[in-house]
Amino acid sequence: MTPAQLSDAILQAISALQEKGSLSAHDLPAEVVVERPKNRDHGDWATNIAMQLSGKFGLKPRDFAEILIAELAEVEGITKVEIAGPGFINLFVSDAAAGILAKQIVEQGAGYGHGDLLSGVKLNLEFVSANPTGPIHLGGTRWAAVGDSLARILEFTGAEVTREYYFNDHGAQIDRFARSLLAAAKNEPAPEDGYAGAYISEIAQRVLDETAVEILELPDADAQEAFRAAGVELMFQQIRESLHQFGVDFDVYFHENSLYESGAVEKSIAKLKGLGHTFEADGALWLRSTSFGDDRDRVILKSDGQAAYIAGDIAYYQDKRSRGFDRCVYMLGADHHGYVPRMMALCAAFGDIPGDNMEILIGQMVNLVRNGEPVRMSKRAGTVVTLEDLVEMVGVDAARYALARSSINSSLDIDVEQLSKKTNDNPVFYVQYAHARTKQVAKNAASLDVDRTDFDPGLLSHPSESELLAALSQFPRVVAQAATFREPHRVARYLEEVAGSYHRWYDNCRVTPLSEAPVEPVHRTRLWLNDAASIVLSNGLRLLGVSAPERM
RNA sequence: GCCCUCGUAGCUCAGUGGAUAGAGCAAGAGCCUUCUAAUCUCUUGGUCGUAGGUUCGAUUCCUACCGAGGGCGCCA
Repeated sequence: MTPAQLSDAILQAISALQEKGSLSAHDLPAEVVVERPKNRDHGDWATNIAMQLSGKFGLKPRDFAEILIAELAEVEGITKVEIAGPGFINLFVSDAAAGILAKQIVEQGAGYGHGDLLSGVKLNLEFVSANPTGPIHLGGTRWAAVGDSLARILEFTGAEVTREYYFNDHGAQIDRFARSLLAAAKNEPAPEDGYAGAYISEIAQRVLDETAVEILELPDADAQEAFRAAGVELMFQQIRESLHQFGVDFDVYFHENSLYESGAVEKSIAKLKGLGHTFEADGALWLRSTSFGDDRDRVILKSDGQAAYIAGDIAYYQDKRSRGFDRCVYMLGADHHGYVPRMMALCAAFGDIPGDNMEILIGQMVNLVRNGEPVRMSKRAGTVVTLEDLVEMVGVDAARYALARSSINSSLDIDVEQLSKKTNDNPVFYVQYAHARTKQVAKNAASLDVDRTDFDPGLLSHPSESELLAALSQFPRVVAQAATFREPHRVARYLEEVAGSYHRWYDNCRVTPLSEAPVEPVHRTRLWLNDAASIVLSNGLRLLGVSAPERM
């Protein structure tokens, strides 16, 4: 039995007792917390439901539990029920009832863990959205790994997800980028407020090579415009390509500039004006964001007539909503967390619900560490570590895994020395190795005529089999939690547990018999369990965008 | 000054009210004529930043303080 099945059984038992009149009528929760106790003396599974609900029924936890366990003891597959401590109910399940899961997982295959918790939700997930003024740095790489994994998890939970990249190809920073390219092409030093680094020279050279006219002979303003247009396009292609190499492909690459060209910015500003949430002061147009919880009002149109950055966001949000996204999720770096109140304010100004129609995830910084010493990075000096650098050093799998296995609330230290060692310092190998093992075991089984023609779950009686089955049973719940809390790292941590359980099982229980020994039902039954573990590891790694190798 | 995140083993980090707080690495000791030893087994390692509060119960929730990082523009 799985925790989900036990949860259902417990709710049914309470309902039955209510019908009999043994318990009074009250609403019941949709789900009961059923956990795997650390100590096996506390049962295969345990629930705190008596402590949660007893008050509502006017009973003491242990008295409530007393009534409930009599009913639970009758449930098929449950062999023993005990009350412990302040009112825990400890459940013991037969090997056969626990083992049946192996077959269920194999039958569901790539679909095991899929849920419908978010079915019907049309969700826009915007992440990375790095400026096209340079390659993607470490912070953006973290969002690429986490965001793409989150998208996969949300989809696996039933949501319809659009991955979106907002391309800031408008405004002053692009001008700085263009001036930097021009300077590099002329072999002049980078402008004071510009960008430096080898990539600027490379792009400048490529623009020169690929453009028919002699740009440098044009007047400066025209030359700068030529570098802007061509340089942004090259940068865009390069960013797309490195993301693709990283296994991250977006459904929509949205160009900020298009909002200005289409008139969407003017239109959405007019809408805000019509709603009465703007005012003019000091020659500028302001959003009265303080009406919606922001700590100050924000300029939309500057006194020089230029649009402030938020103007694009206003139009962009309206655009997303008009495309039918009820839920717009933004992933921003901690250096932009101050932007959250005004974003929520503009959401509310349009009559939408902050936190519901708009959701903002803030992720902390990534630091590069080498031999325990922080490595200083400067975009200006061109000493940033890029997505491509990281992949070159440690590979896509290790990079994605390392970035996705920590909570985004914690700042992350990436130690290049450690990750490039290719030892077990990186847990991705631990998980991948477990998967490779499952495949090799299956291969050996096939060559020795161990097949899945038998399945007797009662034979899965070794403690390591109980542990492995318990771990496998939690996959759907872990996926659902990862989706609900927007926390992909839960999947990674979970896979490490499964890998550990699998390795320990492998060490204790053989799938193929020793040398001349005959193939017995236990071997064939274990093959189901081996393949079930293989499926969970593979499904989980897929959610992280990490490969599941057949051999290592 | 105000706002956000973090503070858990020597290190990197899990743990959104439950039983004796976990994993990997690091340190030490074992298991390879048997499906992959990148595995497994055992040992060492903790005032969960500090002090209060909420309750049957707090690493978890609340308050204050201390420490670290980040943010507070008619920049983007």
